[in-house]
Amino acid sequence: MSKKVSIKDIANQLGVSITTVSFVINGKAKEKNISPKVTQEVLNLVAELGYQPNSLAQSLRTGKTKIIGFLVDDISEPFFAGIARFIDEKASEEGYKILFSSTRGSTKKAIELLGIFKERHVDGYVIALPEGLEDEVNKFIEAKTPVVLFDRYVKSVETNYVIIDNKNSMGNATRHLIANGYKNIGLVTIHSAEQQMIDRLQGYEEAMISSKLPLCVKKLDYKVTDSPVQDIIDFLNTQTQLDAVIFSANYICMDGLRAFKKIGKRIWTDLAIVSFDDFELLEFCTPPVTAVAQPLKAIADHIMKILLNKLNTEHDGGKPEQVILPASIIIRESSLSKNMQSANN
Amino acid sequence: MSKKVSIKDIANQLGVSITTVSFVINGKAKEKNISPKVTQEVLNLVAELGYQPNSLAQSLRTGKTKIIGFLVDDISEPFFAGIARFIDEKASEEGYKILFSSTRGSTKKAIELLGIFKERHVDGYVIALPEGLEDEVNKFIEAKTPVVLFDRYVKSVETNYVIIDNKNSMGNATRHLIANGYKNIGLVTIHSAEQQMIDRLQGYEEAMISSKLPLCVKKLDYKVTDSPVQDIIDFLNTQTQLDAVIFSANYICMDGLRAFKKIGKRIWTDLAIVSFDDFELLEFCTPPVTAVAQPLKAIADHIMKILLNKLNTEHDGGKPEQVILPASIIIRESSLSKNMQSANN
DNA sequence: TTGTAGGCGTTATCAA
DNA sequence: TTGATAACGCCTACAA
Repeated sequence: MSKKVSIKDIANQLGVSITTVSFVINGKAKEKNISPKVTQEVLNLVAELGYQPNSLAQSLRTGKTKIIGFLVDDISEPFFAGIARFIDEKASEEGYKILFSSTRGSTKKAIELLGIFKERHVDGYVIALPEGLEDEVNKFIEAKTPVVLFDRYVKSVETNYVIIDNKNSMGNATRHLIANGYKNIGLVTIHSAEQQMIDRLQGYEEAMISSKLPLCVKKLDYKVTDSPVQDIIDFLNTQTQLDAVIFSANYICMDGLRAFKKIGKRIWTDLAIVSFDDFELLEFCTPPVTAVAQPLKAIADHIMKILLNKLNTEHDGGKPEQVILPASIIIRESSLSKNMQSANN
Repeated sequence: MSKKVSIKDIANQLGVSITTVSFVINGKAKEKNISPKVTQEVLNLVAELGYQPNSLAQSLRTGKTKIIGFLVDDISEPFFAGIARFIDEKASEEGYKILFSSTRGSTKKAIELLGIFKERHVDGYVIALPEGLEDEVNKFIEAKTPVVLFDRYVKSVETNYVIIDNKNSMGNATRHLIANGYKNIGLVTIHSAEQQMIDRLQGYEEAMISSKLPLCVKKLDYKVTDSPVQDIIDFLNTQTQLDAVIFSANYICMDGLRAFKKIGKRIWTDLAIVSFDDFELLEFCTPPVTAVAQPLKAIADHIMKILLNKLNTEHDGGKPEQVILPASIIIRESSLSKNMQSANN
């Protein structure tokens, strides 16, 4: 029987009207010219009774739920989990809460979830766009629903997004290896139409070409193969001229490391490595692995800044805000200068 | 202009009353003796118009939101993120969604969040209980609000929980080392009143004592020290007699591995290791590290089974359900038999 | 077999 | 400076 205090109770006990109480509670006392005395009385009783407005009723009335829908492939992936954490932090500061769900790579499920979120009247969306969801997202845009995409984006969708500069970051990673004396640098990536993967590939290619170095790309197909590790092994065994290899995403790098382990290849000693995406275990490899690190907090902060902005502007919110953040490269020992090797031996 | 179809529209267009429509929609057509003809008409129009009941109004009316509050220290920790994923999967199947937030180790924040969840009328809670929240949780229990605790629990709180058998699991880990010929086994843990840490410690102690082996425990204090790595190094440098060490939680193990790296200690070759909690990087260490693995999916499944059960039973739901799951030990090379070492050299 | 109407707790318009 | 009162969209006794 604790939380039954309603605005009506307050009004009755004070002998004033519901309206008055409502105004006071919503900080419109001044604006609506409520007498300071009544205002104070209301405030006191509210505090005393521990009254809290029923958010359900509020939502029904206003159409706002103060809930943000967070949609990703899999909340348990460290990258998404990290973003989730920071998003939640920022959102909480502004009184928003996060409702999440994982699409588990299924477009159908993603569409379904979008529908569920909509049905629950979330105020805005934060989405790592799966392939094939462009149309759905476009509907939101037309409906002026605040949406911020991250991680992935599609050129054809004119909306807000926060991504990293994939092309340049990959270029930097490649140039870092080149600067350290590597000349036969391979790239292991996936066969994908995702824009960010295309950009990464391009970053590698341009960096190599402008240094007049030979390209050597392996495109895995995670949908077809069920042995990516073996595919990588085959690639490494074929391309024996390689002196360095870049893995273009964290899961690819993990399989790459598994491949290394399986064929007894030693990191750096046999083949230099750079990972696109930093993750915990890279620090613990022997030797530790150099990585392009996405700035989780910065990404999350920008997402929320844009979203809150859209959420707070009554009208359509103007043109899309698109943020491209730089990624840093964390240099560890797996990409040390080639010279050090001979020195070492 | 898309989602404005309300129950009233349906009723009007069909020339029937709202009640009739409501009954049909809620599957009470039979029960309420609505004519098959009308029922069918309603169903058809609902489908045609794509009518979806406004969940806000439903919630206001029924007091149920079909939302579960998920409260943990930090959603980005792999263990919690993993649980989150599985919880979400199960919840979604039953039409529930998950609202999450991180307490970031602050009791104050945790209490605050519990209040926010309550205010938003979540139907039930899944909580990794931070220290000092016993009273709050007891309030829920008194209020008959469905709550399921996991990971941590407090003996004094009589409620539902799902944990692993910490004592036995740690005992197994210890006995595994003993069986492999180790005699001087150290335990690095934290100074904590958390029941699960106490249980783990006890598991170690009992296993050692019953084999008549000497205890050697280091209790770190993560709240006081800001150099746990150094503390571990000091411990290892002092206790030179050790031939194996167990780290009693994932973050401790990580710092342990950092310590190893820093003082150039080699895993297994110099000192056998077992980690309580399995996590990605252990597989990639050189050599890979043996670990006690918590069954994420099983934990999540049990949590949801209990919660859904409580959620669906109108009355108070009967006595607390407490599940203690076994954890498995994943044997990798870091704890290989001692004999192999001499053989190896 | 179907309809009327009250109420869930707010917000906001319009009178007073 | 304040108070009735009509929505918001749904559920559900109780009538008819």
